[in-house]
Amino acid sequence: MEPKPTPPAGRRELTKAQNRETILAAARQVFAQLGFAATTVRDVIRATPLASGTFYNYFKSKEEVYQALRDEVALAVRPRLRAARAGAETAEAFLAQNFRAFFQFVAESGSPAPERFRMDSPQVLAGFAELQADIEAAMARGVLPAADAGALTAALVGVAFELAERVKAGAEVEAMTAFATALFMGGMAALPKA
Amino acid sequence: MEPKPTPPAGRRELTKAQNRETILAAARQVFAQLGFAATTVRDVIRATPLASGTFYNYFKSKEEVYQALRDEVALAVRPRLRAARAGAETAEAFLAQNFRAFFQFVAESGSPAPERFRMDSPQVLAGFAELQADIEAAMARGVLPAADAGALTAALVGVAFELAERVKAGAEVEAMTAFATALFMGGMAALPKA
Amino acid sequence: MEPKPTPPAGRRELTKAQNRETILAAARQVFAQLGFAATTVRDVIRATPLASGTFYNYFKSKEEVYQALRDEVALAVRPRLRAARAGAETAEAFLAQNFRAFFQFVAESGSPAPERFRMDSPQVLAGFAELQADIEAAMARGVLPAADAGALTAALVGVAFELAERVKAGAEVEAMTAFATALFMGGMAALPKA
Amino acid sequence: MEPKPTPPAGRRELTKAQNRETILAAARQVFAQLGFAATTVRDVIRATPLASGTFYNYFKSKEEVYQALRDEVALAVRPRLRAARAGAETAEAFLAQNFRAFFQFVAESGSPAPERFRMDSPQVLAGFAELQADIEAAMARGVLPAADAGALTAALVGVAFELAERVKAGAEVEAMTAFATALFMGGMAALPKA
DNA sequence: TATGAATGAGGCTTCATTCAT
DNA sequence: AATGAATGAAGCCTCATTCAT
Repeated sequence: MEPKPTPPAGRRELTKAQNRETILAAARQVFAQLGFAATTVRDVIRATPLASGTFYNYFKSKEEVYQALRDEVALAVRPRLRAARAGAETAEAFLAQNFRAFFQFVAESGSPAPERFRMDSPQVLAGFAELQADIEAAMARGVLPAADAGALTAALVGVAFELAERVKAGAEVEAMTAFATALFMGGMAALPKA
Repeated sequence: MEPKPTPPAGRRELTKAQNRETILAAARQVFAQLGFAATTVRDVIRATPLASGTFYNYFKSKEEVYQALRDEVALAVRPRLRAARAGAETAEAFLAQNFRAFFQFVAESGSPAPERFRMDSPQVLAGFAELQADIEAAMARGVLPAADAGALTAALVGVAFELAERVKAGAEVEAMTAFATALFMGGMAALPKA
Repeated sequence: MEPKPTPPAGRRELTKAQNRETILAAARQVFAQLGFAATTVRDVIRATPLASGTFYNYFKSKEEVYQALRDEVALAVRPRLRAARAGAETAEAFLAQNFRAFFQFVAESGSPAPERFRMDSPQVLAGFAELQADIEAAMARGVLPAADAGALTAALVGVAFELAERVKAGAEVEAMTAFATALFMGGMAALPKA
Repeated sequence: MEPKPTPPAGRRELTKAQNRETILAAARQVFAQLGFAATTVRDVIRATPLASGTFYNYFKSKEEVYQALRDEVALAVRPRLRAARAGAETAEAFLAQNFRAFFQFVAESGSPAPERFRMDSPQVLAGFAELQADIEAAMARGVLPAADAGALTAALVGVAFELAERVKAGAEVEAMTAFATALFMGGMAALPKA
């Protein structure tokens, strides 16, 4: 309350809208490094040229930035995945296009892993539900064999996320796409020879 | 854990080892409920008949108990997984026994993964390396087809963790074991019919 | 205070003096409601169509508006009290006119004392000094009996402020004036019968 | 969270119960100087040899210390005033004993004025209600003349508090007692000659 | 001048850890 | 050893004030 003076100000280079991006970028980085729980708002601010108060002009709390990040990601991937699935007429195409789109996204998004995102944001959950619905539709059309759609979705997601780590670590998008697709098409026996 | 009032006169004081166990048990419970960051040492102590200072006679820090807990988990699973793989003479047995052991462990342990397992504890990383080594050995023996062993390990882990979630949510261990095994043996086409 | 939407085109921009008044009016309201410490500059500005920076074109600080407000009050009462005393030829008139003027002011002003008047503003202190001087003069003229003028001033002020609370709470100005005057004229025995 | 080391500790001279008193004493001082609103918990702590966290071992907030202080005062004065009134058989005795007890209390309590206490603590309000009840009883017994008891209480309180300021500033307890008693007994005419 | 985002001191509070007993 | 009060760094956030536009 009532701070006495206020020393000469400093930086004021960034535009308003840019600051939001600055904060999001810093948050992306820090969350990736420390995880959600260990990250403090201060950590985020420190990774920024901004003052602590500025954070609160854009986000009410750590939760809110995190939310924003997750939704940003989900918002960015979902249309791509949707588009990838759209034209798929065969199981192989369905799989390959999904995996490729996801791995490409990951490869583009920069290595500092957006942290194995917790799967509970509304946007993310919606994304999964969407995938599962598409899988069910594909099963109904006969494009995919009938099976436990929930488990299959989970398996796809699990493989996608784990292999994405390898992509981030430098693996080729096409190699991982081929690997994952082959696995789901024909099991281990069908995998590309090492 | 222990009753608050002083135990009946004839009873021996808690031994040191018992106190350590008391703290670990409380920590297991509290960390599972709140996650690492949200848990305070006071929360752990409160779940105990001990005083706050006593905590530090047994653990150097909050990190240390958490560490101990994670390693305890890894320590508990690894032998089971190792045993599961040991006798496997066929690929199918190798997979099924691994998955079954893991899902059973998860089903028994209640909530083994408070915040979706951090994969960075030394013990956990060692567990992965061990799995990958076993896979490579199996490939060499011809039990598993030759392929990118790292990617295969990743895929196995991804599927195992995602389906484990379904087990926690009530799915049958055998059903998930069959599902995962079939997936890796023959791909989607081989999955049990829905 | 002023409507948020831009005023009709034909209307002249608010003049500087009007802005000052706008701010003072808003401050009067907000300080009265929340007290000094609980009031934020933003609260004051929010009660205004102006922007936060504009505040500082008119006042150097939050203190300054508050000061201005207190002095405004003192400035408003003092002439009325002075006038009230001016013509008093008898002790009774002196007292009654002072009390009446003060109680009337309080009754009109709504909540003149947000947090029970801090007695330390220069204007307020000057007001007291002036009252005491007048009392001393009146004693010298024989209008008031010779006594400890400082203590008498204090007693008058104490009674005036406490009864003012009752006026704010709905008591009649005349009743309180009569009560206070009678008390100082003849003590408890002279008070109006209940 | 998780401060890394913790530099060598320091002071640890005071006993537990003493610390509460230490804080209350500091609070008494600081509130008197700055008033309730302007005082921060930090101000109180700084007026103490204790660490910031220690404050919260004793009080949950600024409000709580303030409460404690007010109640402490009210608790200390009320019995004395009650005792003062108890034996009063005449109006003059009733007044003189009340005023004397109050002024003595103020004189003893040390100069750093416990700030013109806001009259809204439960204890303080109860004290007023008690006084008013005694006044009403005295009126009923004929010890005090029948009049507006609420207004009379207010007037007594106003005079008591204002003259208490003079006592704090060095005036004699007996002189102020005589002044106030005379005022209420016979009005200005009855006041001791200057 | 008016605007409103940026700034950062400083308020409040928690909690890992120490240490006198 | 066990205890639990004390410690103080550090988290969170507000808000008076400045300054580029």
